[in-house]
Amino acid sequence: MNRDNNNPVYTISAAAEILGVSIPTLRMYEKEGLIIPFKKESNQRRYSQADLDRIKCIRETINGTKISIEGIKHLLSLIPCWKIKNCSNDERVVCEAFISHDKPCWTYSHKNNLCSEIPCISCEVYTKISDCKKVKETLKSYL
Amino acid sequence: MNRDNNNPVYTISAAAEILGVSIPTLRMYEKEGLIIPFKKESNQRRYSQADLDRIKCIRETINGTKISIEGIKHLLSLIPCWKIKNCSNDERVVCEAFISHDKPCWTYSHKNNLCSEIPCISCEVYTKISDCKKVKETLKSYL
DNA sequence: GATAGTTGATATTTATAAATATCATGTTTT
DNA sequence: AAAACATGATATTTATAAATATCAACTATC
Repeated sequence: MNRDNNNPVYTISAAAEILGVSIPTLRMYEKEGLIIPFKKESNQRRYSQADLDRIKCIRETINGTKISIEGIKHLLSLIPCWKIKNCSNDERVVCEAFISHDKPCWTYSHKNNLCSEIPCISCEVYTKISDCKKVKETLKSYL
Repeated sequence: MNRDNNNPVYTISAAAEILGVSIPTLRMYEKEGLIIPFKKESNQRRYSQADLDRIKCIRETINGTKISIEGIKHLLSLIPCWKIKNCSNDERVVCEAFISHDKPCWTYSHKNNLCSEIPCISCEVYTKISDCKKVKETLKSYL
């Protein structure tokens, strides 16, 4: 949305410093598919303010709400991406994100469907619903 | 559904024995709203085969899938009970189960709406969707 | 080209959820 | 009415998720 919010300006050490978290923790969240930081050509990560906000939310969910990372992944897998992106039925029935229920859609490699057009990092499904505690609101709007 | 499956015949010690679990664990699952065993007039619990199956599933989810109890509760809160029960809009907007997202609908006391007609223990919302990993299937059928 | 910071990977620590033990009191069964 | 089993509540143990430390190899910055 906001140009500045999505500007990938923070190195991993800067992000860790700001968030009060270790570097391996940030890498772990990424490995689990909870966050997609921007990557430079050299493969180095750069975090935006939106990324930091997202990570803050992840930490509150884990440490405050006591939903485990695996629980967060399952919750995020319920985001109805096929509705948001207006996915055809032919595409749905062969799409892992539609079929599975254990991790977010953006953790799958999207080949040969309308999701291959745009990288997940800038997809509204990823950017708009960052808080797993707000999935229900999204679902209601489509139910 | 099945008369025998829902027959509350097992005492808590029998259930614990069969499941290979301690008695306080069964009480904990109940306190968290994951299971509603039948209660006799004297307040003693009686478990049905359906209850045992449900608890087996809970244990697999916690110990196998690594979704925490809090995660399971959040997932079960996404069951679209208002759709299943055909709840009116007037009823929805004042219903905790519709508004909240942190625990299953059957953990709320349902006063003055169509859910007060029947106890949650025999409600299809509770009986039909016992596995939080199958919530997505249910959602799809209404989306 | 030297210093600082990055990468992924593995090993270790820590924090705590999940499970259990134990309690005094109440109910069921023979 | 005694024995067996239930109740809720609190205290404790255990299993492990989450976080961190550390590594050799690689990239950026001055």
